[in-house]
Amino acid sequence: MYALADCNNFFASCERVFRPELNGKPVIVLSNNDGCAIARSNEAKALGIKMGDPYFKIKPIIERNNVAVFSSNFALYGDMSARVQEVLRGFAPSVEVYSIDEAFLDLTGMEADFDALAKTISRECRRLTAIPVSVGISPTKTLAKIASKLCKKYPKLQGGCFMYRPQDIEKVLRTFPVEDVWGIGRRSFKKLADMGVKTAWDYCQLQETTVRKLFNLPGFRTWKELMGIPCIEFEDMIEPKQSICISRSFAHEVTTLQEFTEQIATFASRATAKLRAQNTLATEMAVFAMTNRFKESLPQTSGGLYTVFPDGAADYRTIVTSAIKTARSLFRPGFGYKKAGVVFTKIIPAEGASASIWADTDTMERDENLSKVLDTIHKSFGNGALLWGAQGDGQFHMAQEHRSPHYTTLWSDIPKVTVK
DNA sequence: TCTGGGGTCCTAGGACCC
DNA sequence: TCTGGGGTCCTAGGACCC
Repeated sequence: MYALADCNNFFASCERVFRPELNGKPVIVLSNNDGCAIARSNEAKALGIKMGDPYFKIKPIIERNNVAVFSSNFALYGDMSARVQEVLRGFAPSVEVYSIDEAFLDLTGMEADFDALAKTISRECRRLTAIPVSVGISPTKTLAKIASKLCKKYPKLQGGCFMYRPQDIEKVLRTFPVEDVWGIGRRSFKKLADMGVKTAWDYCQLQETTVRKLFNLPGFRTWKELMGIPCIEFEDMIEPKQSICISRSFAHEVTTLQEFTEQIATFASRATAKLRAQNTLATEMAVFAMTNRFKESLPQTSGGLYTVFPDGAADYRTIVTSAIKTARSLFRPGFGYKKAGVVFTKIIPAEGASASIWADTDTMERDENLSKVLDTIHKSFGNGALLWGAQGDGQFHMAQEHRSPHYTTLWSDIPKVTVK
């Protein structure tokens, strides 16, 4: 038996925790650079604001309905997420954090009134973090996801739904839209629509050979999971990332080599911090950039260049220097770059890695020591405390006009309470 | 004016091996 | 004229997730 705990409208809910006067009112959170709507309160959804709608297109709706608008504040969301996870860990020995706002709980072997348990987990998350959470419990992860979605649809479930008996599951699947099933994306939905498959139940009625042929292994797993046969593994071990990417859209188009390399150096430095945090080395790095594809009248370019570190690298000096060098080769004058990034694609464990006989071990040791010092300073004083000169101001040049304070992670932003 | 960011897994096909 | 059989590894691209 698995539980899925899913935070409702998570980013919008985080903002409301510290702005309770916004409860019951429409709230949206924008993507980085204030580009699109990426979270919406129920009231905002009811106004017809869709996931991914460009901000400038929905501005009339926002102004007419007095929608509260926030730039994304990931320091806040990450911290609130950790609080919810802590509450969840109190209910199950093993928890798989699936995303910033969702976690699976392994309830295998547990004997409990699962319907009551689901409601209790939801209530405790709300009580201890002020975040509304929908908890679905069922024999497979895919069904647990569906159960949690039912909570959002039916308030009378009080945030918890246990779905177990075959006749109950069938009843739900018969009306559950197939495109809302976990693992069925836009492409598959199109194919299914052409075949007349509308509900999750219709999907279950397809022949095994048809499913395997048209939707391959992932679609086949979903098919079995819907029928109550678990085949998506529970993964509570945190594995090191196989790729690490830092990329951003810019507030304005970047046209100078100076600003371009400064931004790339900043991406590279942040990516290196992530690489080091999981104790891994990068053997390949890509630097990529593109112009604004929506401005068709302007000259367009898009592409990237690779750098190889044969022995693997994880020190700031090597990586930032290489990134800048690569950025200089990539940059073409006359173009306005709108987005760029740095990606490590081939990551290996630092443990047991050995340098080639040609390596300059003295320099490597010095670079590694310097990197350790940087890590320590960043940990105590924040990411921007000490920068490479090549990073310029060390900031991402994004638009963030509506960002809320870092209520829970910065001393100066902690809410003050005045008692009269 | 203004359109996000960061991941994983699977598959087919090419390159290569003996 | 006729040109094997069996395997692995790697990569790009597709599809999906939040």
